[in-house]
Amino acid sequence: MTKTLLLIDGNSLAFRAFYAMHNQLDRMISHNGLHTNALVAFNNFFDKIVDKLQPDYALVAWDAGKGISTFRGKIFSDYKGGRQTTPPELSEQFPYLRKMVDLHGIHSYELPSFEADDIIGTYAKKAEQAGLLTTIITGDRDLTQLVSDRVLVQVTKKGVTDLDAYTPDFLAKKWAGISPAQVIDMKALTGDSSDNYPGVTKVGEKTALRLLNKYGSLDGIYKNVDSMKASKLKENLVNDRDTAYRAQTLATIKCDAPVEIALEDLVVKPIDFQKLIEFYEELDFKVQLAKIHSMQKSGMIPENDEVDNDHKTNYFTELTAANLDHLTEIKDYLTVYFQTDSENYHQASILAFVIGNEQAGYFVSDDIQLLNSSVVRKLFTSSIPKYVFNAKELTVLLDHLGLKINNIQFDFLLVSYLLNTTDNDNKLSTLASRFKIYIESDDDVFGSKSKFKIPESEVLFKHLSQKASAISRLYAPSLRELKDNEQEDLYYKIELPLSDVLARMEINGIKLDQAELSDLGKEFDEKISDLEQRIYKEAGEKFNINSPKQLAELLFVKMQIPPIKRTKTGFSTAASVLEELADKYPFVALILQYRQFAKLNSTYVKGLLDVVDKNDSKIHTRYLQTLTQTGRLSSVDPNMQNIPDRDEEGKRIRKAFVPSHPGWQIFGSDYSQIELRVLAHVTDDDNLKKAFAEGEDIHAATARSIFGLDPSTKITFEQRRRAKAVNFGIVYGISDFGLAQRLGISRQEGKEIIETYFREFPKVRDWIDSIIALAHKQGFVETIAHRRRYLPEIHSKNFNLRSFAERTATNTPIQGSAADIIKIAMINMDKVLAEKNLKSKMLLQVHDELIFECPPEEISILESLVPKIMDSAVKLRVPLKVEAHHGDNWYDEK
DNA sequence: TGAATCACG
DNA sequence: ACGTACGTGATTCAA
Repeated sequence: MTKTLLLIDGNSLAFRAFYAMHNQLDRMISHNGLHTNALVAFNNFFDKIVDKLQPDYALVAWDAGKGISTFRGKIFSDYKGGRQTTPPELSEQFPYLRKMVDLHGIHSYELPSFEADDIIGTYAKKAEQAGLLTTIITGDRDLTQLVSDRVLVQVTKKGVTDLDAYTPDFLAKKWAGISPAQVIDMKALTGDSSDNYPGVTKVGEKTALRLLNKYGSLDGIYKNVDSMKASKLKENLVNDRDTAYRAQTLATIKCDAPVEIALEDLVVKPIDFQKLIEFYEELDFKVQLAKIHSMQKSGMIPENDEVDNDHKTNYFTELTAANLDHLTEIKDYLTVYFQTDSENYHQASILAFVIGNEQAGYFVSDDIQLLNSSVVRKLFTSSIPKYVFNAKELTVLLDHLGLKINNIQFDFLLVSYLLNTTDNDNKLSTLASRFKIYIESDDDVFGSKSKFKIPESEVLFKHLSQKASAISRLYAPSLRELKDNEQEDLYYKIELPLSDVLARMEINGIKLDQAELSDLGKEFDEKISDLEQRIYKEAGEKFNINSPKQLAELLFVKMQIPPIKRTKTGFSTAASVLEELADKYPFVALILQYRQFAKLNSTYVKGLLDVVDKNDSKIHTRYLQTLTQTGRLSSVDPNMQNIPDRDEEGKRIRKAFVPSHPGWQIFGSDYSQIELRVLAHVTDDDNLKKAFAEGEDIHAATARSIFGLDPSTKITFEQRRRAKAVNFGIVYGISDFGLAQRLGISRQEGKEIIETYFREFPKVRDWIDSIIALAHKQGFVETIAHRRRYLPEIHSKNFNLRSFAERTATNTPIQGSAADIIKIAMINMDKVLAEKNLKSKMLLQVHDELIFECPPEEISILESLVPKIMDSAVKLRVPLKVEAHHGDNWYDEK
């Protein structure tokens, strides 16, 4: 086999890597404050290349210093002049880039007064003479002058991973028949703007190619220049002769630089994984660490002695009917994990399970029947603390088997969410890596979603025992951190009990009247096809009304309607735009109607009928308890938190949500203005507190304050509307522009309104200022229940990112505290329903409201009980107000 | 897979 | 001077 050499232009690649991930600059900072964007991109690319080529020899060449100190700088003092200085965020990464290369067993090399190109050229020549095959990786096309049968030059196109492979043939194809040697003369004629040296005046790529094709080389051109017929070009060639030859020298890569390392010493050394792991840990390279760990586990690379010493032999036993007794040896705590075949645990199958602990070991099986044994049932219901990952999922799965589990004390999913919501993908492998515990990812074991495959049981069981062991070992360090953050109450008193409440709400589900919904769907279908016909007729052609692109083409190109707003990709056809056009172009109103019914039909009629449980005719949503950045819940499969309510047509969907027992009622209860009450509480503003204390309509009260109206004046609709927009703006992190936009007023007017607001509610401004200052200082903000949100971008130099972080710094304590409050209310509500032996069931939570189903005789009980529980969930500096309604279905509950 | 749109608080 | 209000999920189209 011919030996191979890999040569990499380090500087060029580092720049590419840096700018390829420039948008991530402020997010990718290690715990030491080092930017890591270029390091990550470089490292991934580097791994990929080395992995693919498996070179025998390799070298990464770096530029020694500034242009002036190289021999090219001596020839032309302005060489590389006018270049932007390297951003400090990249400079600081260079020493680490070199270390990274070094730890990969590959030489880094630089030579005073020479550039990386020259080092590469020199070694490429040496390798060619020695009969090696060389691959050069660079972002600089100059290096294509080195291309030959034995030297391949790969030039990055976009970013770092997309490469053009230059062979002599490819070069000729790319540049109209040019040869590698002619690349230099091209540069001589055209100059190089990025290196800041000129060629011949007015000669660009096209002219240069033509000249070279005719005369072969720069020398050839000048040999024949006298016989050319008189032209501006000839004049320029003659005048710029010296410049051209100087450019030729500058463009020529030195192939005889005095390099000191012998070719054979560039041999690639084996990677020292111990050191590489330490390096990655220093840089917080979670993904790379996980990769190394999984390679070690699968035996692809040697296992590391010093890391994870205790758990190298992650043993497990297959649980059978014969060895069930072994389970009685489990003391202290019990880790439980169920592996399903899909995300939606309401309909998933259990593939296998694992139970055990670090002392007694782990027992794994795919025989689900074993769970029904008295040994297991006893263990699950015993008072032994249980450690799990996703208590809610486990509770639902067990419920399907008719089983229960008691005393879940540790849910690592919940704990990691409380510790840090950012970059939480809800996966055990990633969350564990934050604590330097590395296990294989589900994607690695089962394949990604579309290609889900169950591995052989040995592999599956081993994976499960790894997961269980990780959960056990995560208990101490993660709870330690919870305590340091003063988040124990948030965990033990709110999130953990809530997960059980949510599990039972999901299991109970809400009944869907499928016939009612189908009938509504038929009605919508007719409206849609009618509108469709009328739209085609008016448009004079058929087109896909659902395609914003085709619609924009029709409206703004064919019909020549002046566009109002742009999107990234073209003209916007959003409802706000169409509404503005509808008066002048009645046809546009048809499109708005079409959109409305199409949305209702696809998302709410078809969508809901698709996911209804055919066995009990119920909708079992899943609440995601560990997803939002603020502490709210979210709801999926289906989303029960965005069922239409604002327009009459959409609202009718709610008629299909009915009680699950005949004669029962749907009962709903919602907080009134909870976020503004939280605002009054956290700011302690007297004016705001007074308005709530006196039970005023808060938007009207705000209108009085900001428009200077005395208490006897009647507030107009418009005044109240504006005040309402201001109140929303305050909660969201207001800007004069944003307010002006929304109210259709000038920016100046917007600004004045905001200033008046802050004069009237001075402590609101004080609080906003102080919470932003606090966020800058500590890097996170908190809710009343000590829920945290980290805001790394608050330190960004990018105005947009920083401003966004500042707005979230004000919004999150408000939205998040409101979420805390309703969560507490839900736990209390659940408890009191049980204590009073009521049949009523809590079904849904929609951020500030709770929906129940109840027998008629409990209506009056709920009417006093639910508002009482909700408004007493926490004690704020203002009262909480709750309103309650009931009806035969969710539509009539209002 | 991302963008656009629109449903909710 | 910067761009321009917070938090979500589902569907559809078009690469």
